[in-house]
Amino acid sequence: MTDSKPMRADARRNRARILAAAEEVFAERGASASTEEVAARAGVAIGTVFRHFPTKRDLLAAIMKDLRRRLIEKAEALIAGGDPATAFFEYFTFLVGSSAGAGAVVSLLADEGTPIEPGEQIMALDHVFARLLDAAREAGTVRADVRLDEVMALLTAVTHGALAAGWPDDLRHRTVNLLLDAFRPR
Amino acid sequence: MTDSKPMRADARRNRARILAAAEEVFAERGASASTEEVAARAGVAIGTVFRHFPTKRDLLAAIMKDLRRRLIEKAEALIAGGDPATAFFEYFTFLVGSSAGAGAVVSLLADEGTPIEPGEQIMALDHVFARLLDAAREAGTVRADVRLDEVMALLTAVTHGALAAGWPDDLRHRTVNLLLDAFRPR
Amino acid sequence: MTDSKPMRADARRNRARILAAAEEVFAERGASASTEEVAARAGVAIGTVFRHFPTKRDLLAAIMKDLRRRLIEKAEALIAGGDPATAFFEYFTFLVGSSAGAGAVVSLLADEGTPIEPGEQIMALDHVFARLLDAAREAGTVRADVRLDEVMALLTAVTHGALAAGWPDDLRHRTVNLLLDAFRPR
Amino acid sequence: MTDSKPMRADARRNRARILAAAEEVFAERGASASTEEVAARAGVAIGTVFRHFPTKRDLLAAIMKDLRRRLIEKAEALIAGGDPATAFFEYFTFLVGSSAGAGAVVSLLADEGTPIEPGEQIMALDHVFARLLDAAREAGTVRADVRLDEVMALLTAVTHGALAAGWPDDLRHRTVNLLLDAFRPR
DNA sequence: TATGAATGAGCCTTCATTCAT
DNA sequence: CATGAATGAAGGCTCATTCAT
Repeated sequence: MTDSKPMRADARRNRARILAAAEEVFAERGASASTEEVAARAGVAIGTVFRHFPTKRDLLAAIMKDLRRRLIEKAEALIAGGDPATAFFEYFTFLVGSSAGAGAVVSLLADEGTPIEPGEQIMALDHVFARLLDAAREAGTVRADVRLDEVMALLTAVTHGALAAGWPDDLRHRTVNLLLDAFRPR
Repeated sequence: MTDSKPMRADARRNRARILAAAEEVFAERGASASTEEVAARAGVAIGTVFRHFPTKRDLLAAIMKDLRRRLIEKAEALIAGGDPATAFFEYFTFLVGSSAGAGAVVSLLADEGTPIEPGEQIMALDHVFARLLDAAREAGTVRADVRLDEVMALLTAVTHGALAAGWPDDLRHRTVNLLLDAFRPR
Repeated sequence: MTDSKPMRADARRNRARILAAAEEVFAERGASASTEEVAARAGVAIGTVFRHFPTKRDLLAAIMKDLRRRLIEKAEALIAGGDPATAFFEYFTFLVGSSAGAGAVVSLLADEGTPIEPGEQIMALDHVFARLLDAAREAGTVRADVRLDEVMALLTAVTHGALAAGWPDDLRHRTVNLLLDAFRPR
Repeated sequence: MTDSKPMRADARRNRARILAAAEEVFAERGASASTEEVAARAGVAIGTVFRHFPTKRDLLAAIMKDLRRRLIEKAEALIAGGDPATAFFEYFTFLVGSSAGAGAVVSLLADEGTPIEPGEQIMALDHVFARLLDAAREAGTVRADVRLDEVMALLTAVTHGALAAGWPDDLRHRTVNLLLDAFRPR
């Protein structure tokens, strides 16, 4: 979009490394982990991190963006190839279990006041989710009166909760299953 | 128990002020807000805060303790005077709506590694919650297979989520109602 | 001297207690120990310490003065009743061994820049020491060319060294004996 | 040994500056002088000091190490090229006069409880001193019964005393000469 | 007078960000 | 572009000193 120059090969490799390292570090230590540690884990110097992401906030935002992208891809795969009646539930479950990395990052939404994302990406995730939800509704496996924002709200809450509180797998499974029941018609 | 001396009037007033200021500040800015700001909001010098709470962690712990106490009192009132069939639902709803201050603080449980509370207080909250849950189960308004830890997990998640994401009242209501349905027998 | 009022009995008792506590505390923890701890050890409130000694420095000075007084008394006893030929050596040895409390305090002379004493007291100690030294010189047990300032310098150095470095008794004995030999005529 | 990278030129320059400034500052103000002042004197920002010496204690330790190194070098030069009969006396005199910077720092060994040095360095200094002492003993200029620990004890005491009390040159000379006589056979 | 709470300057340390190499 | 040293604003905490009780 705004890519004036194509970016050198090693630069792109560094960018990817940093992103990966950052996701790990922030997931382990929370959003207050130091940028220095990210650099170390990525095997680059601190200056390099700031060249790619002028601000710590930018780095965090990039992680979120990256994560969203992967989640959207997964959703699209489910939309394309899954069973509409169950895809929604599968996806919800998958998200809570998988977002290890993201959850920690999300937490900074609470720590800092200002939102961190371009919005457009959120819309995209909302969009695929809406499609899964609609499909399930049509298939009759989700109540007609369940709205998207409620689903997203619960998703966010449980995702973060699972990570922040470190729910063991067993608890997470039971909790999510219980919650999903709320969506089912009675 | 350990109150050797009753504590001077002005000291008690300051302690209360600090606690109130801290609850506000941490709710607004998250647990990483500075102690200095708490002092400013309370209208005292920084030293005074540290005289009452030798450590930032102590201050956070005190807030939690204070909050728990209030929550437990509310629960006991409901146990004593409410309708067993609905008290559980009322309480859950109340908690999510009321814990403005606490949620933010709870988040530090994730930020820092070390637990922040005496434990006994947590037990106390769990305990009253268990009683409300049991009563509801007996009254047949809650499914027999719902376990306490699942309830607490969801409560924590939704409470924090509501605060961190700043759900508007309307969304919060719908979300909580939806969630509570998950507890009901079908 | 400047005592306008005779000072109430309990006040004098407090003053003494504080002095004693301070000597202990500073000897154990060094001059950087907190005034609060002195108060605690003395069993009084911090305000009381500052009422008697408006400044930490004043407190330190008072300890020194007190110590000097005791040392001078000891010297006078030796001058009055001891053997002139050996009194000097006895006294020197006694000082190094006894000044446990003072040494730590002396160290603050190095820590802070400004001298701590009225001077007149130092003179007094110098004075009795001069008398012991003269007596020994006349008795022929000390070299004629040994001057008072050298003796005082070595005394201070060794006293402080013994304390600061925590010389065991054995080492201190040998060291002092060796040093005293330097004063003897050959 | 652990020098993986040679260290940038400006970094080395700063490190040296900081070390020099610290030696001055601590010598003047004692070990309790602020790191901020060291930074100011060195003409760098406070962060730079902490980058080179992560802890104030580390800075102090570095000064000591540096000083010891210089002292040991001097001793080795004397062992190699000096007159065994007098080298010991020369060195002792030199140490007392030169250690302006160190003495103050040494005092922190007393102030804080924990030792500050690798130990091996102390051994090294002891070692060269032992050789000088042995040589003098063999040359007959030092009494046979003088032990190394006594010598070191007196050295430390006098060195620190000279600095802390600010002995004028004249007094220092006379005192040291008097003391050295104690080592000579009679 | 004694008490002990309040004050606030100052200390050590961390870390996002900048900039010379 | 990458490197990593330098910067300097906070932040948590301590402690001598003041002052209301």
